[in-house]
Amino acid sequence: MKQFILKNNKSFNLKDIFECGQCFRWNKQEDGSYTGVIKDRVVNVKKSDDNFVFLSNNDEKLENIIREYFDLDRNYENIKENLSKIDEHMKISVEYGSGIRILKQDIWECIISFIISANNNIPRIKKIIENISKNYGKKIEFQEKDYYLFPTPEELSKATVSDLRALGLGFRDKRVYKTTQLVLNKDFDIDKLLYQDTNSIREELLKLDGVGEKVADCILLFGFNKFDVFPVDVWVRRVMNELYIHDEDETKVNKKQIRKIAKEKFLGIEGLAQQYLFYWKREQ
DNA sequence: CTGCAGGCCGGCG
DNA sequence: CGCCGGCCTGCA
Repeated sequence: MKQFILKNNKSFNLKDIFECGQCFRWNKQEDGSYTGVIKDRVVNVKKSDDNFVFLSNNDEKLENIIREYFDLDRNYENIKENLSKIDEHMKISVEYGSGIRILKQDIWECIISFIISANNNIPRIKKIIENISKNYGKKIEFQEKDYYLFPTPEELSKATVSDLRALGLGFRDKRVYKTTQLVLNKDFDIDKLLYQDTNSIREELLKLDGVGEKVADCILLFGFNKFDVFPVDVWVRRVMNELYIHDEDETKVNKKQIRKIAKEKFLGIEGLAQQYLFYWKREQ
């Protein structure tokens, strides 16, 4: 079996990448490696001495796919250095999450996953997405285990609203159903958005049922790899208030104001800054 | 038993 | 516009 090996890289750490909150389907194995799905294949990545070894059920173009998915052609050293110069807070959080990389995830999967994330907790989000994949996605065998691809819009369109409810989506069932229909019918055309600017894509995403500003920004960051967004959830609001705003009632801080401050402060790569701050604060 | 978790929607002022 | 109540579900 062919494998792709990534040589020692200071800005690449499995825990930081998979547990900073950007993805839901990478699971830690007993040997410390992580297994997940990229496009139409299962991939396992394991740290071995100073290297990272990638294995897959499908070797074709493996390196290219890994390179794109893990954002390997971006110079994180340089970015981190610049962010660290901004202030002591950024310096600390960048050091803490120094192995983070922004994954380039499938946009369709991102849309559905973050609709599901609304007013939800991570274990349950993961469980729901796993249920959806098991019931509607294609099965792939890898290392003597069964894995499931995230279903295509066509595959997921087989699920009725009550089917979705039975998988544990709760009130998000209709949102996922409606969005699936729109994508399937090309009333929402992902391909047409690919080369548009952040604000145009954002405007389109906000038309989807279940996509508000926070979810839209997550899709922009983790699906479109647009770094000029700043997803504001309760954790980000909390940390931004503590560090920069100092309002006595954190819940009263305006989210639009937070995004504005981030845009001014974080050099147009506020999406990455958000990940460092979020991960650092979450793990306190 | 309440509270709450990586928000969003809809109604209202 | 901005604000606010309600919301599936599972776990503390």
